[in-house]
Amino acid sequence: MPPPDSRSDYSETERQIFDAALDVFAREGRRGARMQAIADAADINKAMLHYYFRDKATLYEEVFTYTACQFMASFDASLKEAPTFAETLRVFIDGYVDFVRSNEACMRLMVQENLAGGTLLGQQMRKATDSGDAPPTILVDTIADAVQAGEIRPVDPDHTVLSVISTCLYFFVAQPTVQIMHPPAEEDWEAFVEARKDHLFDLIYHGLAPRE
Amino acid sequence: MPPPDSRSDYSETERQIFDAALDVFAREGRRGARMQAIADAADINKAMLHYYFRDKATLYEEVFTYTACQFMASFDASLKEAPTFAETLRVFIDGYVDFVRSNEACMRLMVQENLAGGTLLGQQMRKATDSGDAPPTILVDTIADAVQAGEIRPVDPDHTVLSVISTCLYFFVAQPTVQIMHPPAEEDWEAFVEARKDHLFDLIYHGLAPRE
DNA sequence: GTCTATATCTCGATAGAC
DNA sequence: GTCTATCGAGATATAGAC
Repeated sequence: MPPPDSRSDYSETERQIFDAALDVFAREGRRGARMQAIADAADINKAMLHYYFRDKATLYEEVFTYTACQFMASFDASLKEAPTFAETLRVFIDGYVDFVRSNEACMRLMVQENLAGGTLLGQQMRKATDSGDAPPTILVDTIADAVQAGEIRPVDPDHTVLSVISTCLYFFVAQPTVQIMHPPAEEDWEAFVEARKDHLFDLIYHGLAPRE
Repeated sequence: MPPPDSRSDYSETERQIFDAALDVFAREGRRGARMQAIADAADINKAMLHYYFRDKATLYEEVFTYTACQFMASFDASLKEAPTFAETLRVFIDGYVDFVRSNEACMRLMVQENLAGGTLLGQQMRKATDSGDAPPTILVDTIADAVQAGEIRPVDPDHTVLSVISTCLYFFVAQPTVQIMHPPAEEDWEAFVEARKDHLFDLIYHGLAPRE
């Protein structure tokens, strides 16, 4: 069954507002965001925001719930079974980087929530877990199995997953800094992202592969 | 010579305000932060904020300049020459993780600025570079030299540095999420940080070490 | 230097015409 | 459903007593 995607039964206008809100909240934070800025981004009157979504808190909650679900689903979506661990890793890195690229606003919002203390995170995780969406222990299990099978060195699965996520995600967070320090990333960001996939697989694969 | 540390000639009161402002801006963002919240955190009257620092924009700029300088200096501070590349890497990871831990508010503020678009980043970088503080190309050079000397595999230095930074830094950004998904990190964060240093060195060292 | 009171403005939210 | 006008809370900033 499809996840309870809050956007699925949205009208065109609601979707415009939703996307604009996601974008503005992601940049300015839940408190920093202005309703006027959201209205402008949605190319709509400010009063309409309150017509479709009661108030700012409701709008934020709607947007954050969607974001949290996207993130919960992203792991399963990126992890496809493959004959070897190397292939599984390669596919996951490609898939996860693509997910973040296609959902930059979601990613930023998630980071914002973490920076602000993450009070909504726990309750959202619990709600999603209760309704069947398991937290992404699946990637951890994959690593643990590979260790067990001797396919990779005996590493800590939790830390390893965290390292993979960090490297796939953080350069999007710090995009402005990256582009200042590394001109090629400024000139052609897409190419930089593709190059980064190759680098990450190379680095992590060799970091995990057994040594005889 | 010491860097132009804006805090060096601060009075006790100014320092209280400065630290409180750094903290609040780091959590709520430049726009989301309230002057009242800063005053409360500094345990001081709201009017004092305007007496010592003209207005919110000035206060933010002061705080951000300091943060940017800290970050520029952190690389040189963490990178100590050691006999082997392995030792250099180990010392850098330990030093950089410790830097971030001791400057969590700075780190959060830096991330906030990036999320918001990073408009201040460029001009701040340029200002610091002009006044002699070179950008942290030093770590990149170290990696490039190690590749040249055959001490490590032929990796892209820029991407490698970005990967090291990501893994040392992101788990602090996502601390609330990490603590939800990984209970031990919740129970004893300090121990988790120490364990992470070991993991990161292990993973990255093996990721870079040559294979015969 | 410190604090209270207040002016000024921004922003979220609503009323009411169309 | 859409828009204009506006109210009222809350935030920045200042005036002025002490």
